[in-house]
Amino acid sequence: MTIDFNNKEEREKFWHSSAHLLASAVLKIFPNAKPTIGPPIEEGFYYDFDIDKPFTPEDLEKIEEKMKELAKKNDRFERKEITREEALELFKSNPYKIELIKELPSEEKISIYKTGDFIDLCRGPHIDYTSKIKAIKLLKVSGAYWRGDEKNKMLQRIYGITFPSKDMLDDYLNKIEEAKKRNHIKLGKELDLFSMQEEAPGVAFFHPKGVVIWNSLMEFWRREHFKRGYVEVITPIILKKTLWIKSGHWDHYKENMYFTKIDNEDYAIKPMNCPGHILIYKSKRRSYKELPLRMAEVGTVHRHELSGVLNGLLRVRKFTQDDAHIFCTEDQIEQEVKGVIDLIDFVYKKFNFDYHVELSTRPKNSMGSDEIWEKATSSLKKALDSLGIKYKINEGEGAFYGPKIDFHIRDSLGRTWQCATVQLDFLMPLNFELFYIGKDDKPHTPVMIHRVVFGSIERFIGILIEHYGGRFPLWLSPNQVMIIPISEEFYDYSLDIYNKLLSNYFRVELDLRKETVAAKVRDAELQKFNYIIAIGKKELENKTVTIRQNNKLIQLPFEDFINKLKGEIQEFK
RNA sequence: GCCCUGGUAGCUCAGUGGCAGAGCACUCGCCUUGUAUAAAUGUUUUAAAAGAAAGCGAGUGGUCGAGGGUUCAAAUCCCUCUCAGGGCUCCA
Repeated sequence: MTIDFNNKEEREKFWHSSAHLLASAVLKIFPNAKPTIGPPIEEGFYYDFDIDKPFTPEDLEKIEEKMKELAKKNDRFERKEITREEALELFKSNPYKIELIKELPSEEKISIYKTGDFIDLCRGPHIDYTSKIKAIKLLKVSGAYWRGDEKNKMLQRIYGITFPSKDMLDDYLNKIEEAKKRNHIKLGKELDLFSMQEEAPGVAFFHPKGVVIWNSLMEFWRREHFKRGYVEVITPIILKKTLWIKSGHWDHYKENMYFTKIDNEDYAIKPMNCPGHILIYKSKRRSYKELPLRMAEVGTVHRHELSGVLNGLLRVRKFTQDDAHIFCTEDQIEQEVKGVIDLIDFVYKKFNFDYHVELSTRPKNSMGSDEIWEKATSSLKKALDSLGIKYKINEGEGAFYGPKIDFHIRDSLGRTWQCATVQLDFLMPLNFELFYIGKDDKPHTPVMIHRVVFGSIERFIGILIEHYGGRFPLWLSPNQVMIIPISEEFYDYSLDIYNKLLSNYFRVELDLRKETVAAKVRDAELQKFNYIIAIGKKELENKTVTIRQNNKLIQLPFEDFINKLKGEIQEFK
C-alpha cells in the first residue's frame, strides 16, 4: 500500500502516525513524560508532553534518532476497541487522557492504537506499518498551554515532519531555506528599508528606501480611492477618556491601549480610528443625500500587543491603517460592501497575491435584530458570490456588533496574516446617536462599514518584501536604476544621464567608487536594482545605454530607455 | 504575559573561566575595469557535505545587551532586567 501524499487525508494519516512514533520515542528516553495530544498539522505534526523539564535541542536529536530506530523495527499500528472503564483504567496515570476520555460522548466507541509497546488513545486512522516512515526531522520545541489556554499548565511541544522518502524531506528542507532567504526582517536590513530599535520595542523605523516603497504604495492607494468616491480626513491621535468610554473601548479594549494624562485629565492614544471619524460625521446635520459617505484616513494607531507576539513588520505595536468608514443606509449595504470587496480584489490582483477569504457570522451574544443580521450577512455573501470569490464561513465568529469578511495573505513561511477586512457595525452608530435625515424628514440611524484594504501599511510592506523577495516591480522599487561608468573618462556622460533620469523622477544612483565593474555590478545586483546600466566608450559615442535583459546585453538609445521605464510604470497604473 | 533559543565590531558569526577575534563593510594608498546571482555545467568525496564570491596592501572600528553576584581572574558560571527570533487548540 503506497501513500498518496497529494491526498490531504492520506498525508494527515501519515503524520498522525508519525506523532505516535514521536510519543513512543519520547517515552523510551523520558519515561516520566506524559503524552497529551499529537495531531497532524498543515505541514507535519506535533505532540505535547507534560514533563518536569523542557526538552533541549540535544534531546531533540536523541529523540529523532530513536524515532528512526523505531521506524525501522517495522511495528504494525494495531487498532483495538475498549470500553470506557477499560480506557479509564489503562490511562489512569495520565490525567490529560482521562480528561479527554471523560469528554467523549457516551455513545462513541473508544479505540486505542498499539505500536510496539506504545499504546495511545486514538480515533485513528493510521498507516499500517512504521517502516513507511522513511525520512524524519524534528523541527523545534516550544511551550504550549494545555488546550491553548494560558490559565492551564504549560506543556512542552515538539514539532516534526516526516516523509515516505528522503528526497521529499530534502525538498521540504530546501523550501524552508529558500523561504528564510526571503524573510522580510532579513531583507529589510540588507536592502536598508527599515529597522527595529531597542528603544522602541514593536515599532518600525522606516529608512529612506523603505519610505519610497511606502509612498509609492500610498500614491497608488490614493488614486484608487479617489476614483471610487472616497474622501480623506485626518484626525487626532490622542483623545479624551470620555470618548473611549462612549465607544466601548474603555471597557473592552483597555488592556491593549496606551494612556496619558494632560492637564490632569485622562487621555488615550487611539487604537482605532472610528471614534474620530464619528466625530466628523456628527460635526453637522447629515441628509440622506450625503450617503453613502466614504470617509478614509491613513491613520496611525497604537495597540499594546503582548511582547511575545511581536514579529518584524507583521505584528507591531504602532501601525498605520488605510482605514475608511462608510456611513450608509441599510439599503446601501450590499452595494457598498460589493464596492469594497471589488476594491480589495482589484488591489490584491495588482500584486498577484494568494489570499483566502473568511466570512464570520452572528455570534451568540450579538446585538441587533434578526432581520438586520440576516440582511447584513446575506449582503456580504451576495457581494462575494457576485464577484466569484470563494470563502470559508466561520459560524458565530463575527463581532457582536456585526458580521465581517477577512482577507488573509500567506507569507513566505506559510503563515497567514489577516490584511483586509470589511466589518458591518450596527452598534457604534447607536452608541454615538448618529443619524441622518431621510426623505421622510425624520432622523434615521446609519450603518457603519469599517474597512481596510492593506490592513496595516507596515504589515503589507512586510508581506510585499517577502512576496517579491526584495525584487520589487519598477513602480514600487526604491532602487530603479544604477549607473556604472566603466572608467573615469565616462563620468561626465554618466552624470548627464543621472541628472536626466532624476529630472524625470526616477530613483537613480551613480556608482563612482573606485571598484572594478564586476564588483559594482555585483553590489548593484545584491541591492536588487531593476536596471543596471554600464556607461563606456560605445555608449558615449552612440548616446546609448546598455541594459541586461533576459541575460543578454542590449544597447538602446537613451531616449528609448527613458520611454521604456515610463512605459513600465504607466502599465501598472 | 508564558515556554524555548539567542544578543560579541556597521553586517554575518567564532570564542564557553586565563591577552577581544575572523570574513565582509568602512577609510587611505596602489593597481584596474564591459555584467554578478541563480540555473546549467561540473570538481573533490563512499556518503554527508564543501567549493568556483569580487584586485593588492595598510588602517579604523568593542562599555562582549544592562545591572548585580561568585571567583585570584568572567564575554564565558549564577541572579534580575531588557531586546530579538520561534511557539502558545490545525485537538484522542
